[in-house]
Amino acid sequence: MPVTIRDVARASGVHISTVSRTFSAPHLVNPETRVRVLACAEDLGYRPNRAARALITGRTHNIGLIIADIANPFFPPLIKAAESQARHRDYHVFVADTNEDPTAEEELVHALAKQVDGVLLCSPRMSNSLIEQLSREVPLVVVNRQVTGLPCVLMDVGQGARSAVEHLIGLGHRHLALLGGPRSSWTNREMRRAAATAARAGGGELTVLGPNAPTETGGSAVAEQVRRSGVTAVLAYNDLMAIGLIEGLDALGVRVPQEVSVVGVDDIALSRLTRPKLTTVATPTGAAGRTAVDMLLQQDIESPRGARGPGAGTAVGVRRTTAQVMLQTDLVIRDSTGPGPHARPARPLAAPQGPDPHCPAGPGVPTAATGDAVAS
Amino acid sequence: MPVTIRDVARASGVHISTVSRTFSAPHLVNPETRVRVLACAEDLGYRPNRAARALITGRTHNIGLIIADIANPFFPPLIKAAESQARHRDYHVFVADTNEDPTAEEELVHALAKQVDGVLLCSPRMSNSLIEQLSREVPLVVVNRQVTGLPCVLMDVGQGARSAVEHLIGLGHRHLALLGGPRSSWTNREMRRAAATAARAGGGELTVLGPNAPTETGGSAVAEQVRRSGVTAVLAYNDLMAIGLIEGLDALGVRVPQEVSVVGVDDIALSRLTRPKLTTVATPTGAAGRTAVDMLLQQDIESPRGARGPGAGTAVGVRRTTAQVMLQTDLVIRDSTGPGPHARPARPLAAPQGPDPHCPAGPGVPTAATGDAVAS
DNA sequence: GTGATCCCTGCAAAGGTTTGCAGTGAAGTA
DNA sequence: TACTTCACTGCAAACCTTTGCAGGGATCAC
Repeated sequence: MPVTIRDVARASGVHISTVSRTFSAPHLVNPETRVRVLACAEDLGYRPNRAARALITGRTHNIGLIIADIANPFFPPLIKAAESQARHRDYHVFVADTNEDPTAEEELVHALAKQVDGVLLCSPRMSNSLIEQLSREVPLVVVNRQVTGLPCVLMDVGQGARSAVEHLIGLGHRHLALLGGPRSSWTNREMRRAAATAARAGGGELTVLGPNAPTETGGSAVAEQVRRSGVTAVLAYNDLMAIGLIEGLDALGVRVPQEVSVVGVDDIALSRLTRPKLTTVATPTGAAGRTAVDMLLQQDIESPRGARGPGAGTAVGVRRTTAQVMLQTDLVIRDSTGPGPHARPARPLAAPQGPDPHCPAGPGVPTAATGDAVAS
Repeated sequence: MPVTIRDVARASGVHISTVSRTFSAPHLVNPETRVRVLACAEDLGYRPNRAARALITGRTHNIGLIIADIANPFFPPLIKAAESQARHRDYHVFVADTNEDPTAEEELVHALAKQVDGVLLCSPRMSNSLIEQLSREVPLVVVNRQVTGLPCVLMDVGQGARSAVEHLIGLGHRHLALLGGPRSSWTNREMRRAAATAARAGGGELTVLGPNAPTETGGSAVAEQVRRSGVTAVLAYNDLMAIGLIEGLDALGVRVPQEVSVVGVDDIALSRLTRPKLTTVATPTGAAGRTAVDMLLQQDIESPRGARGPGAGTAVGVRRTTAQVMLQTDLVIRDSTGPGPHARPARPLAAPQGPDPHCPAGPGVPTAATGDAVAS
């Protein structure tokens, strides 16, 4: 029933190869013939069969998107941007959700490998070595994780954590806590390192609480612990946890920001809607999605997969494009942070950045694209 | 470079057809042979090429998911459920975002048609007739829209709107407003009809405001209009709009729920986190995703697409499974609704359902699966 | 011993497309 | 006129897998 290239060929009185060329190499066919073929194709409602095309070209024009948890509001903007970018380049995207499960991640890469030209691994939870190994099976771009020798799109959460801690210390807080996220998260490690350094530099002290589930529940679960710890300011792994924590503290009668200041990370849409509105480190998720797709496609285009040209199969894995892109983050100060016990009473507090109206100056602009990988 | 069935055949000393059967019809091959083949396949890291398989079987084992707006928190749980359900049945899912654009919807159905065994249309914005037409090209299941002759998964927002209105009237509100959503939304029409009927039955009066964009901004934009209209209770098209409205009213100095009560629809995660916590009509999005995938696959399985068996190509479109499933909704009463001007002072207010702890009794249970379609 | 039955395996066509190669005819050149 | 060049088109192989059909043994019954 489905109309094939053959039907179009018959209808327009040419050979199938001419029809094929009409679509894939139009300059090789006589303009008159071309319009006739196109007319017939239109008439019959012909659409090229991508599976058949993939079989011979070795390129599916699909990419895979592996996501830790679609329900986490951090991801949808990334998915949306990636999908849109891919579509502009005539690619479709498979989306798969791993439920934060490393095993599922691995299986999905395998399952998708033959069906896509490349895979975007977003906030992966599996080990670096496994990622490297999988990258031999299918081109990979990693988001939110630094893997030696692989193209990565990173967000500068280190800088973000630093800004947040400086902001808190500037407000007069000395005893800070970091609410850790998943153990295997690269972001988590970066934040921890940067926050600790910044706290020390500012004469403060940083307690690390966690690891925790990166969810609202994960946040509210540690409220009691936060209260007992006596800290006056908390930097959470992400907004969801920050919001959960605020809820939890509220239930315990601890007021935010009067008694405890809370900073999140991500600037999800939600963070503008809670009360108090959340002070948070904005991450350029849309830009990350677009950049990752671009890097993947660029990598791909250089070497069609089922390459059968001269020299195919000789040099095996030399194609690696190992650029890494670091995207800027941006502290957005709202209402969940306030003066701490060491605040200097009179002067207006020095905030690293302007208040609420989210600073429009380019978040999401790549700051560095280093040529080669750095050990994580 | 990629290892094919041929490599496995060579390695294990059998014909390729035996290897093929080892995977697709294991009972037809000698157990000894089978283990040998499987061992070789494992060794070589063989994975069947789904494109090639699709070419001959006519089934891609992929499905498409077309979504109005991934960034709308209503959808991610649906996507997540659908993807998970599909994967359990060895299907992968393409996700595409249309940005609420009907034209994009149509294009995406076309683009995906050859690459999937069926498409889930979630909250489509295009016309019913176009949907029917597209369904001749590829099996379709429609979510949140009733289309004659097509399998549909609906959520009983009519019932939900009724409960909400009854709740508000029970609280003593008489002058109600409905914040409409997108014009082309089926849900919107259903809500409007049911809310109007319920308001009249309860001796109230319903003003319709809209259509509006189904977003937070869409909600906050009508705050002024709501205030001027003098209503004391509002039912919004969805939670996002309800939250936006509350923000907007707050900015105007109108307190919720003291001066105006607000009810949303969807029960997105966010609605539990705002202040005041949102009273809302919970829709079973996860169940909808799962059900839709099941219906699609069931429809599919009955008739492999490129069927070449006896009688193929004779009866053309008879396969239609036109079941429609209606899923229950559930009013969740939280803090954004309160007594209205006509409230009877003393007695505890009669609420249709228990308060906050979301009633666990089966939301998402299909209530009716009618055999044939009903005109929308 | 003959024939039938059964299990397993191999053969080859088919699915829709791309692409290197060769062929055709016309136009251009000497 | 004869030869080259050029633009266009057709031919057929190839991509990887599935599957109807038939062949080859072995087993079994008579």
